[in-house]
Amino acid sequence: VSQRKSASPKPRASYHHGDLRRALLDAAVGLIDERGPDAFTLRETARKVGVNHAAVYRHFEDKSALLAAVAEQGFVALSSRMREAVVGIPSRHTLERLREMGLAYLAFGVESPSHYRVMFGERIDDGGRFPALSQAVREASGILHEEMKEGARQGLFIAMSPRDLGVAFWTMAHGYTSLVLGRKIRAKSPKHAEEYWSVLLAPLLRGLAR
Amino acid sequence: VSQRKSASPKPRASYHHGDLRRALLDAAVGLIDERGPDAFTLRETARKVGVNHAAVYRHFEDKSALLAAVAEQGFVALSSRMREAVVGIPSRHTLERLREMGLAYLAFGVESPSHYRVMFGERIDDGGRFPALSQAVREASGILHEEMKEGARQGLFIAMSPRDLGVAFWTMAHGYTSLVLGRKIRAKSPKHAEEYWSVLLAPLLRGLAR
DNA sequence: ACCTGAACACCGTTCAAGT
DNA sequence: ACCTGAACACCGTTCAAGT
Repeated sequence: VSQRKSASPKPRASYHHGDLRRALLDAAVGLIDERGPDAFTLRETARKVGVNHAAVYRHFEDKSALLAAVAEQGFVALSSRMREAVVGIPSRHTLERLREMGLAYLAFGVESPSHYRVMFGERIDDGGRFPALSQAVREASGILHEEMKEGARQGLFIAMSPRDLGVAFWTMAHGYTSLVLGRKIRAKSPKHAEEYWSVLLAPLLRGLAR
Repeated sequence: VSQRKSASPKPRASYHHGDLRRALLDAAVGLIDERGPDAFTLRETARKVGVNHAAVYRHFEDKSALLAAVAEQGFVALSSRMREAVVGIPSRHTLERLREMGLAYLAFGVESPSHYRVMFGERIDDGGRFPALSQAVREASGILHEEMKEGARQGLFIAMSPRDLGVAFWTMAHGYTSLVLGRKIRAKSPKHAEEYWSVLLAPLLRGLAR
């Protein structure tokens, strides 16, 4: 009747779990993916990995610390995604690069909704706890900043600092991704969400152009 | 030592609480405002009102239903805020009206962060539970839609449906408000947040203009 | 060094019982 | 009609103890 006790088919003889930290992170993300943000609890995460719930505290100070680690991982992955999206597109094609980054941003959110929600959901890292997370956030926004610097150098944009140009772009990308994930904008399909995103982003780029 | 037991100075002699539903809603919002979204629990909310925790179920089916009611209230308030912001501005001044609506949108988020976070935070109302909430969301977005219809009639905008124009505007407003509340964009003051918002919104309006 | 078991003070939800 | 008290199956966190 109770399927909880015998959850793990291979009962993993007692040993030092190769990389428990990583296993816990993966399990946490998996839990949110599969059963929603509310299903994520430290105890359930530990259960999934097959370890006593108190063991979690050997690797994370508390629940927030685990969430912060998920968020950090997310920002790092988002950065990679955006960078990879423009590999092979010459730096002089700034607008095309921005469009690809925008698509990569949305794709990341749609494919990793759990990460995305943790990244922007509750305000973890208030007061500068988790400096590694702050750093990952800065790095992601830095990618847009750099791109805008290049565009400004080319004289593509209106009189606005590269930083503000980047923030404008990020604001739109986050707004759209967030509304799609929150089902406030209903997309019939991922493909449709992507096309609609192009439709919405184009006016902003037009407005930022000189 | 324990301040919990004697929390209510005026112990409200046993009676039928004039409007327990409303009292619970206010207490819930107050709790989130004062001590963060994590502090919101049904039991703490009931305690604040001075009622047994089980009494909550007389008025709300479950915790989600209470949150949905908070969100609904939020969308209704947001609609009022946007409507009031343009009272007295003639309908032919569409761009000015949109700018005022944008400011009202941000102001609502900054002044009612708890409401805002619940409205866009977790995805309540999935699968069309809480039709009153869906209706309140539609009404809020309808305000922008109507404004864009009027603007399109005046020939102000590029070839884009009023619906999509409204969504573009909403996307930017939500993106900015959400990033400010999540501290991803750091505003030195509410005043600064407002000025920066104007700076970011202007390019979008420029891009939407014909 | 890393993990366990038991304990503490909480949750959301249910339900028989009171007025 | 509206609320209470007790119960159930959970939480996050702590800590002494085991290997």
